[in-house]
Amino acid sequence: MKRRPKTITIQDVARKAGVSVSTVSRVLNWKSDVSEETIEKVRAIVRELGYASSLAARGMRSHRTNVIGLIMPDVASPYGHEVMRGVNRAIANLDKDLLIYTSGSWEKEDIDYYERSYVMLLNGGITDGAIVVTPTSTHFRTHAPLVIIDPNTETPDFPAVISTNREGAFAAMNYLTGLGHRRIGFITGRLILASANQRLQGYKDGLAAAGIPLDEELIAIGDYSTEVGITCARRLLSLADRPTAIFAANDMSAMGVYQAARELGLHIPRDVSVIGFDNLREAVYLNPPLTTVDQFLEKTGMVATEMLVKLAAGEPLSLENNLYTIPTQLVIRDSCARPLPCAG
Amino acid sequence: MKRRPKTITIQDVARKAGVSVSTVSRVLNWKSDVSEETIEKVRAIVRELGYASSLAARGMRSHRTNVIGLIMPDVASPYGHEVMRGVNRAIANLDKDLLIYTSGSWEKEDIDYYERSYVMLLNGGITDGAIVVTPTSTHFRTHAPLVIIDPNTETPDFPAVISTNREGAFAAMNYLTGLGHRRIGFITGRLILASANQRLQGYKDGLAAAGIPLDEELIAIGDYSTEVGITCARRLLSLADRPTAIFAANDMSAMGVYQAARELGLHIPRDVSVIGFDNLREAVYLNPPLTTVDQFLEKTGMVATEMLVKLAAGEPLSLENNLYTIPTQLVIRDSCARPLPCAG
DNA sequence: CTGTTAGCGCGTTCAA
DNA sequence: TTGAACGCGCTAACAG
Repeated sequence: MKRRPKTITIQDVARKAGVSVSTVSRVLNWKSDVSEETIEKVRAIVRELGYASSLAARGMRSHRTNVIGLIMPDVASPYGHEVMRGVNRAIANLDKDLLIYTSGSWEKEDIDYYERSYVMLLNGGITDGAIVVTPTSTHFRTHAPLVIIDPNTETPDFPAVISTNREGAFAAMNYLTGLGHRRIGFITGRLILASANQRLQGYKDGLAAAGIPLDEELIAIGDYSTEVGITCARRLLSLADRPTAIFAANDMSAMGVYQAARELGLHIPRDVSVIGFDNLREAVYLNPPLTTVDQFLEKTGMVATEMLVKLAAGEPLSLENNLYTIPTQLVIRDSCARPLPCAG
Repeated sequence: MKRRPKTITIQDVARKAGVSVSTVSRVLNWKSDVSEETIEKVRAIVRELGYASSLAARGMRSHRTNVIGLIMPDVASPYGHEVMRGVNRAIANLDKDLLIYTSGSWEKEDIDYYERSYVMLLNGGITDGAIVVTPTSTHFRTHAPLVIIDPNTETPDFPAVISTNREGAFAAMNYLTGLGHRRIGFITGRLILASANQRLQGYKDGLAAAGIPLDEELIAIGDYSTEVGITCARRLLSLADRPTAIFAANDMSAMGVYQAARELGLHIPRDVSVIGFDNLREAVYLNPPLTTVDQFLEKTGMVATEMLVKLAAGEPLSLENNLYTIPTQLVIRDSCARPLPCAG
């Protein structure tokens, strides 16, 4: 069973080169006080053996690995992908690598999933710091640099990047009411998350600003997924007094609305207007192209990375309240129209 | 500067619980020979302190972490995302976590980028094994389980998952020639990769099967990116004797053809037929929806994960030639038509 | 049942 | 310029 080539350690290199381990270590770390001759010899052996120092052992000692950590609930969602794109892009220009940690599903997280994962990565210093995406808790305990994307509190313990969720939702509502809509359905996000609540607040504020009374029946509890979005939309669109527009808390849910509308033979935007939130890559391809609130996720990832790199380099950030805010922006496409005069 | 709460180690827990480190370790690893009372006490402290064992140290000792490694050239490409989706999905059902390692760009890879990265992860056992995506080299030296996706050789040293690249390209060509096309342009992939060469071969074989002589002018050297795809398509579509169809080695390049065609005022599929390879999520959204060869990337990721998990559990795989083949399949949508009678 | 001891593979002193 | 000794946080073997 153990017949395969055994893991190669720095010792193997040292032995084969006829020097001590510390000499090899110095060669690898570009220390200056080694003879040319030895350097050559060692490098040759290193190449020959295909040796590379273990991240684990190296990080544990030197407390510096040039690796950035990214901790995500899952790595399959379009949301996550956008953030990853940004981080990836930032990292690509740097002399650093990226390590993404995930359990593959936010359903698997118990309360302190994040606590555990970030600690596992950072303790012993596998990474020089980490970006944590949409943590439910914010009570991290570490000395290593940490940047949070979309934290669940307005006063996070660590530097964080946030979007203007409430304002973005408010802008979407203004657009809808400006178009003449008065019965507007809302599909919420995962209400454990602050972002979901802020968007809900934006919805309510938008209603209030237009003098429209809140009708609880028009609020459907979603979870940011397309599947539940479909269910929510079905209910909303089957109401006796059907809404003339639906505001989905994210684009994935909005795609659910598209699906439900198709099932019910409803045309978008003629029979029902739809507006989303996120501006995923897919939004522009939908039929009709989706009007939505852009929250610049890719930029969010880039900014978070830059912040983390600064932090890891020991530079200060000087942010107010630890918060870097990325303003949202309404992107108008073809999924909204004035309500039919006969309706309502 | 060092005022933040210091990293919490198993020692802190032991001290506060009034027991030894090894006792804590046993509690954490569910060893049976600990008294109920001690277990309670230790667990309480662990929660209170928010302690989690460091992946680095743990892996180094126990050589088992329940973490799967995934090594990718970059994490931003749709190709990579599809694979990740598959791996993520497989992992979500398992009691394992996922660690993705990337340098953010395949341009940054020197020859042995992969050698280094896999060793760094595996040595010292941060992960229990790894999936390596499109490595240019296949000479890995490790005792840990490894599964390769799209290896660069037909006889890899490790279990690998591959697609029928040549056959898929051949099918695409048959479709095109069956439609009556005789001048068919081809945009290659990154020719360092085996997949790119196999698809090129499929193109040539398809030409031969239809009795069409090969015209080197109709082959443009791409690199799987949209940007270069645009450049290639511009040249192809500006030819005096313009091709009536273009076969792009992947969907990203095909999107470049869409762009170039638009620039030149050419209509797809009336003026030029386009066919891709991959069947990315985006393909169906394009206008017109892209006819392409599906290579089931998500499934590829899932299969690779399942193979790796088996390997890590010590079970044999019994694959012929170490190869698991996923057959490609032509997906016909609306981007191809018969060539205009006047053309050619 | 629990504590003590010995490393895992590496980087970092400090003498030589 | 080099090498031996030590420590990182943790687990496994062996005592008690």
